[in-house]
Amino acid sequence: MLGVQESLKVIKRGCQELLVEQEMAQKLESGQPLRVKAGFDPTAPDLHLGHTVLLNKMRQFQELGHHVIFLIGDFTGMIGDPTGKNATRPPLSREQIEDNARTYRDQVFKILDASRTEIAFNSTWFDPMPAADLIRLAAKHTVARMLERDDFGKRYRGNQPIAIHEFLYPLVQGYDSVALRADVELGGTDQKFNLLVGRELQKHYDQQPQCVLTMPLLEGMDGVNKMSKSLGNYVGINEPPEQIFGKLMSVSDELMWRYIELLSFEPMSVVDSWKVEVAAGRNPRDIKVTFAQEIVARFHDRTAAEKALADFEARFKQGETPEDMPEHTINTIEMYAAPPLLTQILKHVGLTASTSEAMRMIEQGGVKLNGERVSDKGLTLAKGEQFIVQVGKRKFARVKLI
RNA sequence: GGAGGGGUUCCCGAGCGGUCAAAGGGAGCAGACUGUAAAUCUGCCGGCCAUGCCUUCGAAGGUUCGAAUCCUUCCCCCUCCA
Repeated sequence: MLGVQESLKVIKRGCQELLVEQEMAQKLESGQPLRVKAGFDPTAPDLHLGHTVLLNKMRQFQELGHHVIFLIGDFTGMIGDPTGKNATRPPLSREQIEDNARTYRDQVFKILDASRTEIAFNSTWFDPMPAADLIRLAAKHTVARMLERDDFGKRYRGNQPIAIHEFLYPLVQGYDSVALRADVELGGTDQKFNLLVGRELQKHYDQQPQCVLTMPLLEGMDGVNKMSKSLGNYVGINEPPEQIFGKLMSVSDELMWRYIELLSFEPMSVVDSWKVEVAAGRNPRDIKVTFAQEIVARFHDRTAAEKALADFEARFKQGETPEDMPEHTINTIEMYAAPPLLTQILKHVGLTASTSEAMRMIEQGGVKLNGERVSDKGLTLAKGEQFIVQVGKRKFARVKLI
């Protein structure tokens, strides 16, 4: 095991804030494996790289010999996170929760060491909790403290409604730390308040307060908004290798460093030397390739990473067509009255959203038929033909007309 | 309860009777270039059986040769006063 100082260094990598560092050092000094908790929403088990920032940190704790608890907030999920937007959320059934938990496991253990991870559900202690106990729990915190939370404070001052149950959310989450006797809790920066409530509650229950480690929210590929599925700027960990590789290559040279800091397992000393090399004139592309391969290998394997690179080079440097592409067989007679236009085919197989778009693509020189650029917008195709169509550099389809 | 301001194409945001499929920006897409699906530059950015036709400016009606623009009713947001 590493010494306390070295451990601290690993723990602090990429983190936003560590409260309180002194206490953390003391806990590490005890030599006991720490109980490290992180809570997850039971509703959205489709993980992207943004989520893995936290998971990576958990893994680092495991590597340092600590005990990691992956807490699924199935009870909390019934309350709905107090974002002020949607006060209610449809409650999940037991079955759905089990289902989601299974999906989580499949994905999470690509990063975490399964043998050293405890999966917990907070319904375990909240379902049987009598109302009286919940009220006692609520008695341990004051409204004034709650209003310290930025968004509660703002809403209160701005005369925006705050439902009582929203106040319970931080309490419930905080109590999880009591129930689990957590030594450390990890979360995104947006969770800071909730994590701190955990500290307070633990004191009330005569426990050592947990240390709080917040991680930044990873920006999406646009480099501006945080990574999220709804914004479409995400890299999903279940995506195919070429997809992950390509998306990471499309990250700007600037943003690349941020990704590396938060997502790569390379030690910082190596990363620092990369920075020196690039400053001295090395092509940032090389670094990006190395990094993208590391990530692909993590969620698939080394071979897939090699192949993704080879594919990428062939496609974008040599302009080759890939081996695998969607295939479509179209019954010309049933579908069209006259011999179909290429534009109609493009729309039909989904390479363009509309025939209008297909026409524009042809005008701009973005369409290839069997590798030849198409310039005729009115090009028709006859029954019996087989061909490969391409739109842009990335979209292909093999089509057969019968 | 009172007084105002507003809802425009994926997002922000102009337009305020015809020349509006609607300025500008962002996002996205294509092309060029390159060091890459970076950066930069150029173009595109409602739909269709496509030199024309159809649908769109919160909703429904109305005025008009003609409406995103004017009128009526309705729905929804925001600000201020009480």
